[in-house]
Amino acid sequence: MNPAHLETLNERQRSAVVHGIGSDAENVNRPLLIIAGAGSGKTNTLAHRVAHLIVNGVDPRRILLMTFSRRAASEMSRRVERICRKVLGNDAGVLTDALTWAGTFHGIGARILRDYAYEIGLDPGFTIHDREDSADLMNLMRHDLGLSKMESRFPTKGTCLAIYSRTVNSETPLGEVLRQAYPWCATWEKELKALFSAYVEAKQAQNVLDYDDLLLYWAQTVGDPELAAEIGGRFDHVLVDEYQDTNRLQSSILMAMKPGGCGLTVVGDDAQSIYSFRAATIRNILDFPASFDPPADIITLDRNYRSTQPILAAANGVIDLARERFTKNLWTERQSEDRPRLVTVRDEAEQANYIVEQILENRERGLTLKDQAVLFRTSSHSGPLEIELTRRNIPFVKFGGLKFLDAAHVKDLLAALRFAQNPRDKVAGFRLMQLLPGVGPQTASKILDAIAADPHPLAALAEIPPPPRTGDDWGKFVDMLSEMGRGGWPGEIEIARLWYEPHLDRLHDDAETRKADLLQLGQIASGYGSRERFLTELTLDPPDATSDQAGVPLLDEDYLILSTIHSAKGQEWKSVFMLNCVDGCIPSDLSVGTTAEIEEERRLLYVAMTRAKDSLHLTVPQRFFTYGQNAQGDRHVYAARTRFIPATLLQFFETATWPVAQPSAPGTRDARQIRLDVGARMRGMWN
DNA sequence: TCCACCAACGTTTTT
DNA sequence: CGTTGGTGGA
Repeated sequence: MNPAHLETLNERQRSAVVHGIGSDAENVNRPLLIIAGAGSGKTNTLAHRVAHLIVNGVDPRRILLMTFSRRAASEMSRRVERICRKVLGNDAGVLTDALTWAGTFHGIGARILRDYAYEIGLDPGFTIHDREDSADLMNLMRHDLGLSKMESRFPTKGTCLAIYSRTVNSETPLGEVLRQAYPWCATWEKELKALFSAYVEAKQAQNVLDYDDLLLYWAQTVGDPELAAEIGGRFDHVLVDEYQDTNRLQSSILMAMKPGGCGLTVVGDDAQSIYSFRAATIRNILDFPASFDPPADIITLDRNYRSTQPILAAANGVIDLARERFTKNLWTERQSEDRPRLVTVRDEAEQANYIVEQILENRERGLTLKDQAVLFRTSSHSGPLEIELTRRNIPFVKFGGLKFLDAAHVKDLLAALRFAQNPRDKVAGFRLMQLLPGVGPQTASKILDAIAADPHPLAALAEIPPPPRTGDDWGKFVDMLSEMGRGGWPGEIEIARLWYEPHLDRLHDDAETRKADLLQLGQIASGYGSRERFLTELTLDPPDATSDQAGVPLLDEDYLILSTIHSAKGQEWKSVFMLNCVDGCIPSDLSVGTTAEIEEERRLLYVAMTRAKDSLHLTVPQRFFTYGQNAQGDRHVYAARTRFIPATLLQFFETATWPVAQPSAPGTRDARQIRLDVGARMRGMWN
């Protein structure tokens, strides 16, 4: 007999939900691996499992739920609450509100580190660097060590950070990382080691952590058996979603917190592993069962509820060609006559036209824009489409690519907040001070070093004689910082903004649009309880789009989704369009070096295709215009259909060419070509 | 410090 | 190609 709240689940899902809970006494708290294929109801199953724990009396404050993104975490919490309400009535809200340990690995790490800061000798007021801040700091160290002017070129700041990050996240020695992933940098091993050592010292001196530190410090903390027992002991159940996209460091943390796997559940799908560039390894999911004695139980969900059978057949066809497979093919009962379409178009402009027409046609048939999405491998692929959508007044929201926080003016204002929070944060201070006229790298660096040595850096700053040629800007700067301390939250944002605006006017031509962004930032900020929380949350969960791209639609409006495949993970739409299905785009030119890279690109296409419920269109532009020519230029290259859909798979698609060929009279050239350049004739009249 | 100039480089996905 | 970074002069 099944409890009512589990009736909507299939048998496999239900066994995953109840495993080791309540009446399932023989398996109580045994580690569990759920292999959940695309569209198999994974989120729903996990949410039911959490709800089932709560319904069976587990204290929600003692459940740790880790997801891949913040969005996934809040979606999960919502569903848990809905399920609990069904069983417990409206009182359930109190319980599910107590499910406070739901978030990303990094977010949870930040919280635990603040809790245990004193125990591990960390100042709990630490600020968090995002990737660009980290790269900037790396760059400062690079200069300090004189690596920026070697005779042969030293890797750039971004590359250095990537190497550092991979070394840390994969728990692999530097030499090996260099040989495997960065062979062209292998000659610099000694210098890199020195650089990383300086980088780590700088972070500590400045009381900042980068993304990797959130995991690394956490891993180090639970490396101590006593602290591990204490932290692990705070949770009766630990559940991890998207386990195929975790790295070694993350699995170390889990294993240290729950050494016997007691109360540990992980969910994932090796066919959807697409984050190896972040050092994720599918070994984690594959080796999970055998990490325990007796091994963890495995439950596989392979019934797909999302896509129609023809879509699934095509997607299975793609993933069948993978070199290594661990999971079985998905199956469905959703019949349909319509195979996915593989459409050849002339170029990217035609591709945009085709998609816009299809989208509008779909809308005539009753689909909303929100039911549809356009996916692509790389953020820039959607450029021509965005132009066409804007021209035709179709609202859209783009996920992936440039972030709100990357805009210079947003970073400037945040630097002010961060510097006030942590005056030893040199990246923030460096950026901030150079906004003042008359202050460059030299002056800024000297002042920052001087005040960092003082126990009260901000007080020390006020004592420093104003640098020459700063005029009254120096005084205003110092005043702003001390006023911020008194301004309270969120009032101090206003103080920082008023201070910043004159500089904004001086430095940027388009100051007005930028000011609108800053107002918006103020709005966002006022939703957080404190400066520290705001800065932390913003770094760990940056908002997606900037407002200066005309028309971020209001939330109640209907809009189309544009998204990179990576950002589309876990989502689904009735109708999905996949752009640029050609070699060079997917697989990306940059990822054809090793078989492993190519295999990951194949999985990316698989992930994209399995997002579609009812209709799927893959478009293949035949030629791409190359950059570096004027508008009339005709330099282009021809592209081939992606290697992941070889001829043997064409049977799964309805192939088409668009626009449908005109009945061509002999001698007629392509209608779109310019037949007569009138302008040139006019000019010619005067030659 | 700041600006103008030139040269070389790499070019994706994200917490 | 555009960007970044380094250089040299005011």
